Amino acid sequence: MSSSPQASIHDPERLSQESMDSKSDKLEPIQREVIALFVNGVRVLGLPKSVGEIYGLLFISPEPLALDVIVSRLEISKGSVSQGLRFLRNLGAVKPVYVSGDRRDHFTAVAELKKLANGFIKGELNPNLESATIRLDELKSMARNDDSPNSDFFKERIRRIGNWRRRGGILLKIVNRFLGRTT
Amino acid sequence: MSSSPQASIHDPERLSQESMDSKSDKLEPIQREVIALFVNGVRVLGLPKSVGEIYGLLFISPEPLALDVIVSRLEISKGSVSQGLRFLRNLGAVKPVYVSGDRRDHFTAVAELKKLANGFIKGELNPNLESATIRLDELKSMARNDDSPNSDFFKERIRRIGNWRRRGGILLKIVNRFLGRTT
DNA sequence: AGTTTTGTTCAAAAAAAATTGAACAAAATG
DNA sequence: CATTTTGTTCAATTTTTTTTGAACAAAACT
Repeated sequence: MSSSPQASIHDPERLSQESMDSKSDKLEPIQREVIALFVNGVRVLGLPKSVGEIYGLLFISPEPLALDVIVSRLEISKGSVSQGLRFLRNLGAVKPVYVSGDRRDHFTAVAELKKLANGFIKGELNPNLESATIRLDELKSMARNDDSPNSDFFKERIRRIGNWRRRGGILLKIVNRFLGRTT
Repeated sequence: MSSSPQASIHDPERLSQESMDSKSDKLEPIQREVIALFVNGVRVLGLPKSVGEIYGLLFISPEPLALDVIVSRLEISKGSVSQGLRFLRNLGAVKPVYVSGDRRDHFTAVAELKKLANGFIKGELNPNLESATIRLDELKSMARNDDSPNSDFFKERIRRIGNWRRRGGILLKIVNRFLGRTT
C-alpha cells in the first residue's frame, strides 16, 4: 500500500474542484475523442458500444484500471463493465495486470493489432465458419438425394457456396500472415 | 403478353393442390436451408435477416423473381422486400433483369464473390474507414496542442491507431486482389 | 378519362439487443 | 465471525433496430 495513486477510501483528490460529484471522474478531451473513435470502430464489428468504450478507455489510459474506476470514468453500470471486460478478456483484447497494494483486478488494453485480429477471428469469425461448414455438408447430402427439375441448379449453387467458404478460410490465413509482423 | 409462365390475373395455377392459400408459395427444403445459411451469413456482416432472406432466395432461385413473388415466397412484408432490394442493389449484390412480357422488375443474385466483396467494401467498410481517417486527423492536431503530463503517451497511442488504419487499408486491397480471380 | 398494377415511403408496432441495478457470492479485512 | 470490498449474474428496463402495413405516387393498362 505504498505508491499507487488510486484513490483510497477517503481521499477527495481535490474534490471541490469540479462540482463535488465524484462522477465523471475526469477524462481528458483527447481521451473522450479516442473512446468515441473506438465506439465507432467496434460498431463495424457488430459489438456493443459499451465494449468499445471500455476498450477505448483502457487503450488510452496510461495505467491499468480497476472495474470501479472504469465505471466512474465512463459513467456506465457495473454490470455492463463486468460483462464487457469478460468479453474483451475472452477475445484477448484486454489483460489483467497485478497492481501491488490493491486488492482489485486491474486491466490494460492489448494493443497489438495481430493479437486483436487473432482474438476476433478465433472468437467471432471461426465459430461461424465452422457452423456454416456443418450446414453446408448437410446441404450437399440433401442435394444428392434430390431429384427435382432444379437439382442440377441447386448442386451448382451449393458448390459455389462451398467455394466461398474455402476462400474465406484462406483469406483469414492471409490476413493473419499479413498482420503477423512486428507490433 | 405471350409466353410468360407468371400467373396472370386469373390463373389459379393448380390452386387447389396444396391447401388453397396462395401464401407460402412453395419453397423446396433445399431452398429453405440455403436461405437459412445466408441469413446466418449476413448476420456476421451486421445486416438484417430480411436482407439475407432476399439474397438467399434469389441466389437459390433458377429464375429472376419479381418483388411480389419474393414477398409471397418469403412471407415477409412488401416494405421489407422493397427496402432490402434497394440495399442489395446499392451493394451490387442483386441486379435487375428484364423479363419479356412482364411489367414487373425482376431480380437475380449477383453470385461472383469478387463483386459481392467489392460492393460490401465500398458500401459499408470504406465509408467507415474514411470517417475514421478524418477523426484521426483531428485527434492528431489535438495531441499536438496538448501539454498534459500524458501527452507523450497519447501521441504514441494515436500514432498506433494511425498504423492500424493504414494496415486496414492495405488489407482491403489484398483481399480484393485475392478475390479477383475467376468467378 | 378512370382503373389497375407495381413499387416506394415512412410512422407505428414488434422484435432484438444492450444496459441497468439490485441481489448474490466469494474473498479479504479487522 | 461479522463486516466490508470486489465482482458476477440475471430479470427488468431502456434503447436501438427491424419489420409491418397503409398511404401514396408513378406508370401501364382499358
